[in-house]
Amino acid sequence: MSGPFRFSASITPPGAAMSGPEAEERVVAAVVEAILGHRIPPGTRLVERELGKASGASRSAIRNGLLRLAQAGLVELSPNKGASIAQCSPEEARHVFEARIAIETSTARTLAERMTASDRARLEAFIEEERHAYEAGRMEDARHLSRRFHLLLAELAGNPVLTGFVRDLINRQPLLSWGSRDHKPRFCGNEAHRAIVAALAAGDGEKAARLNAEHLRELESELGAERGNTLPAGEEAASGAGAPAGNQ
Amino acid sequence: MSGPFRFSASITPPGAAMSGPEAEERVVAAVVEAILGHRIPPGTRLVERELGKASGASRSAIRNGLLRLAQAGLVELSPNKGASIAQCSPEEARHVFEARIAIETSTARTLAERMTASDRARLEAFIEEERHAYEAGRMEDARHLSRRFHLLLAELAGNPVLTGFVRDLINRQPLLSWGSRDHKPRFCGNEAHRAIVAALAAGDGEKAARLNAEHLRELESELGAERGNTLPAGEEAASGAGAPAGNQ
DNA sequence: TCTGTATAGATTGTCAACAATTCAAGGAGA
DNA sequence: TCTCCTTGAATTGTTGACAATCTATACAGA
Repeated sequence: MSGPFRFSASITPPGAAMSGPEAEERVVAAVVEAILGHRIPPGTRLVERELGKASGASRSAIRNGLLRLAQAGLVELSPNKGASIAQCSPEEARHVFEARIAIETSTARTLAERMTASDRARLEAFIEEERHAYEAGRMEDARHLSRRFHLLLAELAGNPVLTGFVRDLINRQPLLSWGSRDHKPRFCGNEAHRAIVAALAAGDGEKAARLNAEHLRELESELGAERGNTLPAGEEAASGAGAPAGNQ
Repeated sequence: MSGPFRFSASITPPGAAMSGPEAEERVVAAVVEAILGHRIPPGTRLVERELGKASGASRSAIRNGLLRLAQAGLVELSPNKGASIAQCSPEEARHVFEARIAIETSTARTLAERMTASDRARLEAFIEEERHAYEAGRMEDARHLSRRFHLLLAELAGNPVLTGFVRDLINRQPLLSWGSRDHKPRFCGNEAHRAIVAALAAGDGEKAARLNAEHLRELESELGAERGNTLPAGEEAASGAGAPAGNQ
């Protein structure tokens, strides 16, 4: 029942057997990319042998990579049973969103205080790029940029510890949307991001933080509402009660 | 010159060769305990062979344990050079404190809203235990409880994601205080904790969050002030040389 | 037909040996 | 005396084989 899917992306330039931390990094990156690209559903088993064939990495490198992924919350390791893509319960999804709001609220405030002209230029250029992707219908790119936007805010705030947390949380995001009806990932609208940048540019960290929190809550409630159709959720549905099944 | 210290705690009940995840867990716990107990200074090399002798764990288990510790920010891994206890620069220390404030502010607010009578009783009992430890001069216990208090707040708030972050940050805390003059770890006063609990019990999450943030900032400034006194000489001072006196 | 059991295959966990790299000491030469 | 090179020990990284565990299939019995 778990998953008819198999992870079998060919990543290696043929004949290249990478070694060491490089191979490990490659395995991690491949799995993360597949998750972000919404190509592996939660529950998919990650067999060491398959990963080895696909990536050309040694078994120990794969093992280390899986360990790192497990600590990032992206895969689950059960003893003697191996690794599989993590399955997020609706409750966990709520926790991830709450954590993002907590941390990004802080980074938004910090960034508003320290923002330089260069930061502002970079953010506005980023928003433009995001808009172009949307308008050109390049949804894959738009999704990527949309995630990258939140990470960029954290990076510019200048706290690597918080940035690391945000990265992990963002990477988990696609796993949450697999519960929705059409299995299509939700992503942020460009307008919301534009408003946040405007608030930051005006030095209003409080407003930027508030907008960002509302933005994330909306994203969560869309997810929750869709999930409400497929799951007989009792208590969890309370948060998404206001927005019935409006999807596209 | 880095470290004359060696990690050689005998942990094993003699003749017990643990296996599997249990051994790995034991290695991790042993290192974490040693850090929390302020028994290993940053920079101490962790040689796999030594860890194996001390813990009775196999080399692969040790390797996995070190990987986990590295991801928690407690040890640094350099390729082909092995593992050593992480050295936190003053800048990193600031980031850790900032991260704690960001996250604990959120958990304090959440907890104030959801707090039950049982939570309140537990917190007050905890504070009492902490006070007893202080008054009895059991400083080791007091330090332990003092850390545990902040973790307990996060746990009671009910978000495992944020709790995990807080745990990692708290575990890193002792590494920050090794730069201070007497190498003695700073720890929270019981009064500050009592005030936080009072605010939480009154349902005033805003106040609790503010008190907690001030509490942490005070801790940080004590650390920073002491570090400013001792660092100007020596090889490590390279990072602190940029800001001779006038930071803060 | 259904249930419980036995067996075979596949997968993970562990270990020991080997290869590669780093670090420190020692010595030759200017 | 100082610098640079060589050499050796110590440590980490990797590989392959073996043991332990789980999963699925086939089968006997009610």
